[in-house]
Order: sequence, then C-alpha cells, then structure tokens
Amino acid sequence: MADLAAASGPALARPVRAGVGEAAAAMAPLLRRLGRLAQLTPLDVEAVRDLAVLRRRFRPGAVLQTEGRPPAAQFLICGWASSQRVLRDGRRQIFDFVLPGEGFGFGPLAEGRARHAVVAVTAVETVEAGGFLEAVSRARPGGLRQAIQAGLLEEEARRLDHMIRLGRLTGYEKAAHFILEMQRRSGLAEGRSFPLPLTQETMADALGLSVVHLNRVLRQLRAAGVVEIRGGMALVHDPSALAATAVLAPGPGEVAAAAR
Amino acid sequence: MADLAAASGPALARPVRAGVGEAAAAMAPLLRRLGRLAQLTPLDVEAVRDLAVLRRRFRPGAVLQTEGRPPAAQFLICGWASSQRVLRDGRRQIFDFVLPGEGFGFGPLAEGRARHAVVAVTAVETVEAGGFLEAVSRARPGGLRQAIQAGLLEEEARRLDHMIRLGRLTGYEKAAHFILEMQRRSGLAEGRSFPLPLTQETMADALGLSVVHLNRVLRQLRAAGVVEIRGGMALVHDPSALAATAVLAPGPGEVAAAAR
DNA sequence: CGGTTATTTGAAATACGTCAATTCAAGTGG
DNA sequence: CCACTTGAATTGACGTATTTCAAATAACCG
Repeated sequence: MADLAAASGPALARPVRAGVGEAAAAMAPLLRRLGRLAQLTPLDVEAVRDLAVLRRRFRPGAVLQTEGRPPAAQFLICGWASSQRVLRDGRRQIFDFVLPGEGFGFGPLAEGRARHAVVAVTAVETVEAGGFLEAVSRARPGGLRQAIQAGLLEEEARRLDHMIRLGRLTGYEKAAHFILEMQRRSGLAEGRSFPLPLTQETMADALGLSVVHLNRVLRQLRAAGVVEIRGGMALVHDPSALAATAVLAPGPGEVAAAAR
Repeated sequence: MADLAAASGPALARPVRAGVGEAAAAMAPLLRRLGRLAQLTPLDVEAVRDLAVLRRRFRPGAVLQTEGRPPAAQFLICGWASSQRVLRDGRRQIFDFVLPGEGFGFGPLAEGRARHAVVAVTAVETVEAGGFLEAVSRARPGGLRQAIQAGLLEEEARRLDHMIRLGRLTGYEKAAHFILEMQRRSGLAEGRSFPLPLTQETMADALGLSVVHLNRVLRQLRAAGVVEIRGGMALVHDPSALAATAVLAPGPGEVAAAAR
C-alpha cells in the first residue's frame, strides 16, 4: 500500500510550458482516441491540435486533480494517471486509470467538488480542455462532444467491471481480468504485447490486493504460461486462457454469440 | 450467493395498472426526495403528481431493467431494488440499491444498452419517467432537471464509496460502512432506527462477502453494541462507534472541520 | 400446521495479509 | 568502470480473514 503522504512532497505539480514546434505530433494519441470514439470534422481536428500550446508536464506522483476541489477538464497526452482516494490510515483505492488520449474532469459530475484525486503514475503531459470544449461543442454539437460522451460511457462501463472485479473475483482472476481490460484499452488487442507501466504496488491498490499477494498471483499467471509482465510491458502468451480466467463480461462482438 | 437463474422464472415482470384515486399520496416519497435535491416549482410538483397514473407494481425478483437493453427512465415509488450483474457461474455483484423516491435509467449513460440489470428486492412500485422528463425539463430547465442531475451526482459519489468498501475495507468495516450509508440515505439519520429490508444474502452480494461471513460480522457488530439488524430494521445503538468503524469519507458538514 | 426461505452455528480448508529478508534493476557519483 | 544507493520485484514463514460445506434452528407464509 502506498504511503502517499510521504510522496506528495517532492512530487508537487510543476507545470512546464512546452514549445509550439512539435505541437501537432504530440496530439496524435488524443486524436487517435477521439477519432475512434466519434467521427471528427477537419475543424474538430484543427481545434484539438491547437490545444497543444497548453501542454503541461508533470512528474510521477504529481497531483493533477485534488479531491474536494472543483475539477478542470483535461486530456492526458502521454503517460498514465490514476483516479483514486486515500483513506486516513493510508489505505488507497484506485478507481480507474487515465491512459494517453483519455480525459478526466469531464461530464456532469464535473460540477461541484471532485470526489476523487487524479495523480500522475508515470511522467505525464496534459492539456487543459475546459473553455475550449465549451466553445467547440456549442458551435457544432457533433464530433467532439459525441466523442467525449462516448468516453464517459466507456468509463462508466469500466467502473462496473471494476466493482465486479473488486467484489466477486479471486486474486488470480482479478489480475487476469485487469490485464485483459488493459489490453483491450491499449488498442493493441491484436498483438501479443502492450505497454503496462505500472508498479505492482499500483496495480495492487487498484485490485484491492496486497503487493505481496499480487506478486504471487502474477507469478502463477506467468508459470501457467498465460501472461507475463516485464519491463513495463505485458506479454500475453495465451490469449484464450487469459480471457477464460478473466471472468470478464463478453467483449463487444461476443455479445451476439452469447445471446443464442 | 444468489442463484438468480432459478429465481427468474416465477418472478417475471408483471405490471399492474393502479387506480387513480390515491394517486397524489403515493407520490409523496418521490416528491420528498426531489424536493431535497432541488427547489421545485408548483408546476413541477403538479407534473410529478401526474405521474401516479403510470404506476406499475412488481413482486420481489422482478426485472425492472434488463442488462444489454436500452434502459427506460423510471422512478421507484415504494420498495427497494438493486442494480446488479450476475456472472455466468452464478456469482452476483450488486452495484447499488434504488430506494423509494430514487430513479434509475437516467443520465447520459442511458443511451445505448444498460450495463447493469435492475431487479426488485422487495415488492415495488415504479413510474415511467421517460418522455415526461424530456418535456418538463425542456420547457423549464430548472427544478426537476436539477434534481435529477443532483441525484446522478449522489449516485456517482456512492459508487466511489462502494469501490473503496469493496477493495479496501475488512468485512467488519464493510458492514458498518454499508449500514451507515443506508442510514444517511434513509433520511432518518437523526433517529436510532431505519428500515433496511434486505436479506443477508442480498447484503453479502453487495459487499462482496459470503452470506456466512456477513452473518458473523453482523453478530460481532451486534455483540459490540454498535448496531443490530432485526425484522427489516436497523437499530443503531452507538452512532459514533458506527461512524468510527465505517472508515467512511467524512459526511457533508464534517468536511469543513477536517480541512483545518 | 407444513413447507419454504432466511438466519445462525461449527468445523475445516483456503485465500489473503503481514513481517522480514533477499534479490534484482537502474541510476549516480566517484 | 566500479562501489554505492535507491526503489521495485521476489520469496519464506506465519497469522488472520474469509470461504466452503454441512447442519441446525428460527422466521415466514399460505
């Protein structure tokens, strides 16, 4: 379990304005994801590209959104962040991760005070998207607005899966379930490997396990030839075994088959 | 753990149109709750009262909303329901409960297919609120729309609490945490007792525990003189001990004090 | 009252957490 | 290039939490 009180000192948010040169390229992950969620017009793409000027850089442990404060809509350009809460006695629960191209602080829940903190897990770059989004979506209700909406829907679905994972899966199943979700999310579900830059402590706090137990469960998955995590990458050796172990609700496409 | 496959047979949704006579009185719980969430105009109140004609009755176990189908916005007039999902092997996770006066199937998530089923836990009465809501909120953006929004925010907050409960609390803490949440939700937080019409099996499926273990944990809470559940009522003997055991995020009002 | 469902309890097995130590990997400064 | 540090991954031993199985009440309902 992470002692976050100790970590918050050296890792305070330290924004750094980036140059404008490599702006367009940096926004690629965001455009890719938004494009998958909805059809974007050339104007939408332009607007997103312009966000690059607002890039800010943070180091691991930096607090991107404080619990109890009104949240500001942001996109994550690169790196991973966690949405989490820490109890008084130090226990931590991670609710969700924010991957490159994903956003946080959006949605109707954005009004009032944030119910969860968002913390950089790796080095991270963000762009503010508050006022921008309002302007764009008001001008043209399609594209971007729809993409954000779709993103919120996915987040909602993930949270339900996460609750099942936390409440009704064993440690072994939790790990498999989590890795499978991350594979699907990475957009590299076809390949055998994808980036998973999380420490075991972080994963443990997401899965509601102790670090030691997670470690053992991962060893079992490795020994069974199912999946292996090494050097920030997950290597899926046996996709079907992974899917079978992760009692996951059938993915999109498998739904129709299961109905029969 | 509930074997819901077996239960679904005799408990199919069986709507029954209710008379119009006692209409106004029946909507009291709904009006009370909506009124707490936002300021309602006399016109709003009128509109809600008119919903009474659409009342439908269900028996315990009836499916109010099917997973995978497009949801229909509804209010629960009386009785309790659970929002849940059941795994292929019978394991069940309850995400949330719907109490009298609360709604489900609202929000942006309502588009597309429902990610969770809603099932009557007790005998239940509902009213459809789909088209009605659209009409009212479009005509006047205040009151009702605001109340629904506030309800969604509360639901969101509850889910985060639920995740912490599932992932990071012990069985003993889970039970206390849950009972405290239900007390606050009942609107009877001042009194020492409030209705809690759930079987231990249902609570266990919400808390991610086995029925047997929940039973033991409840016995401990009873023996410690903290709280007792009997005959569908929860009796809080020692409120401060209950709050201390439930590692719950401080309630509204305690927040300011904790900030100092 | 009889049949069903919920609660309760005991005993045994397992999953999981904690404590403590060791190994491993990646810097960092000499 | 080599100590030397630091943080993460790994392992063993042990204690506790939780589940499972099985059975015995107890409460409910027609």
